[in-house]
Amino acid sequence: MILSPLQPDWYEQDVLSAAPALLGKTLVRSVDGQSITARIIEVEAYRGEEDQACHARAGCTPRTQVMFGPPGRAYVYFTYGMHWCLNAVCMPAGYPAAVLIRAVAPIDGMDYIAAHRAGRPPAIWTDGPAKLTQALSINGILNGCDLSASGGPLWIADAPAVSAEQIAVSPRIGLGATPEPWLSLPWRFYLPAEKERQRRLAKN
DNA sequence: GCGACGATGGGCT
DNA sequence: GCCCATCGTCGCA
Repeated sequence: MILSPLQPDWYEQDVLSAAPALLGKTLVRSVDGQSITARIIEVEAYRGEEDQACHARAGCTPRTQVMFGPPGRAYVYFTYGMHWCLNAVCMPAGYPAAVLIRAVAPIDGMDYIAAHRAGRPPAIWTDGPAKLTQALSINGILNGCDLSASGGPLWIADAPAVSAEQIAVSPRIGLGATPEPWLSLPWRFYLPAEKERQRRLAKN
């Protein structure tokens, strides 16, 4: 299968259309001479300084400046004292917006993933935003990385579009005391069939 | 099966 | 000094 990267102009679109469009695309991690691939199955949209759930609500700071930069870059942040999360920056430079990658389904590189999620069952290898970064060794070093560079350490490959009826929406997860209306905006997009598959896998 | 909570440290007021 | 875009473990049903 030929993998071709989504180009920077693809990421210029509104984050609310880019987020569901990233479902089904392939995340590619090149590390230690190997290539690990996984299908994106759950995402969330974060958009603008007015979005009280978005890190950019505090304005452009050293931490958030990548989100204000050109589209198609990785915004990788550290949280809860121990976890890294991966986002794809969207919309034109100057406007802060990003898609949080919340879950993926491993395609290739099982050995690498297994080694980095040692002792845990396959069903929970990559079913959370900080679990997938553990599995693929994604950390702050990759902040700002060009996701359109197929020769780079981390990029996203195009894949056939997922049909609308396979996509479900819900409010975003883990927003704590975020005020309305942002707390309840249906800006989480996922593939219920893939989530169900992971759930079934966990039972065996 | 599910709810509560501790770990752990950077970012921002 | 408080707040986290989380995870894993524990206790209890």
